[in-house]
Amino acid sequence: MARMYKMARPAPKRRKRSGAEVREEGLAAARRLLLDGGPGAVTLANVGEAIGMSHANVLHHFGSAAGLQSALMGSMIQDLTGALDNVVDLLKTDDAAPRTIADHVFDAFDKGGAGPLAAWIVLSGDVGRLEPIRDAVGALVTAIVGQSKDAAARERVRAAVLMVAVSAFGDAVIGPYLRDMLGQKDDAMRDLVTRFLPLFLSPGFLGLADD
Amino acid sequence: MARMYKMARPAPKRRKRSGAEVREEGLAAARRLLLDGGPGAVTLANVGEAIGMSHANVLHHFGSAAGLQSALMGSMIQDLTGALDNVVDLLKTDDAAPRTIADHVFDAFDKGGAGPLAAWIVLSGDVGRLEPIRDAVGALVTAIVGQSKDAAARERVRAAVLMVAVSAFGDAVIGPYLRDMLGQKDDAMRDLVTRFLPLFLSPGFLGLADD
DNA sequence: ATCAACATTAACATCAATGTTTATAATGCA
DNA sequence: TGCATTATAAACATTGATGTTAATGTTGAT
Repeated sequence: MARMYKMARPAPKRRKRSGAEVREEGLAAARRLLLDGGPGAVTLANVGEAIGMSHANVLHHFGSAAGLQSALMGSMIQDLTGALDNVVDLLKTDDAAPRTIADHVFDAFDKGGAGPLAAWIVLSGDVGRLEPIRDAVGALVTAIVGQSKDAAARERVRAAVLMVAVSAFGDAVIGPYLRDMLGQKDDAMRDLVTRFLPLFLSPGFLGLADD
Repeated sequence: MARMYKMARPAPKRRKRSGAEVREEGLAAARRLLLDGGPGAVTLANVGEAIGMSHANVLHHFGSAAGLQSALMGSMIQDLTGALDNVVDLLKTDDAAPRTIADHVFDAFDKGGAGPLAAWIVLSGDVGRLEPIRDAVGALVTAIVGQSKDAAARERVRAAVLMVAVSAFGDAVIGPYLRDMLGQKDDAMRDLVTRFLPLFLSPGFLGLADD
């Protein structure tokens, strides 16, 4: 059967954005949708409505719905690894205070909803997306301990990075609720991590002999 | 128009389960589906196929798709609070070793995928579901410190519970990936928490004066 | 100014998930 | 055994998300 298309339209005054602009605005809208309404809220139509265009156009710029989600994951991982790289820079210039280190890592998982976004990636089963984080945490370990130190020191630093990262992630996702239940301040976990970090400096902390 | 229904069938030998049985099997299947395939995999048809019945029948027993998801969340929260209550019992009888406490809380978030399930609840925005946990952690605090202790001791215990819970949750969700990236053992976080727990016993730990 | 490239949309098609209706099979109980 | 209850499934309807096609508007380069 023949399709019916509009033959004339009365000057819709639609504004035209570059592809890069649309992708940028679309990803920002998608991120907000995910954080506000959960994974199910990230649809082509919702993103389109949020940035004022048709769902077909969103589809045009992202290729597919999976492409949109993939781009969202990529953008979040990029932000997270970038934030961790900032910690590396911080440590390269001079010795940062434990609280400063904790704040930077916690902020990395807090800003832009990186924590919930990472949880979404894990739940989706698309854990291959997490690979770039491997390089970031590796760089973090190297920045702290360097290549010159002994094996026991490296091991302590790896354990410290694990503790800070797991704590920052957990705090970003369920921290607000648990802290409320326990009557704890917003930065309670940051405080605790700050107090624990110096312990990793002592050679005997993990029961490993120093060289 | 008149609908066409089968007039005769050749003895399908379908077995009949009780409503409670179906709900139990359905929830188990739904949980496995969520952990294996993410939130999108929890559908009436998938659950039905997993336990060998039609999607219409699953719908019949759970009322609606939302009812199925709600029941899944409830079942998970029940498991989690039950596990935390076990820790309370453990502490009531005699003083448990830090490692034992850590193991029980970490197991609570590990067993049955409680960690990812909790993350799913948070992502869904259905955080009201987490309320039963409030009572469980409250009971945990009371079991440790009792009503007789001073305010500073209570505060330290609340901070300790926050640390253990956040660590156990984060470890259950992204721990496997972070530990792999950092070459850490499976129980690395449990080890760390075990080492940190005794610190909360010292009166000056959080900078709070003892009574 | 013309034209090519591309951003944009309406209309349509498709598919998957949910929900409804109707009929049938199995079970428990009187 | 007979009957009410309930589990079960087929067929159908509906809705929402995704994807396709054809046409038009807008922009930048030559």
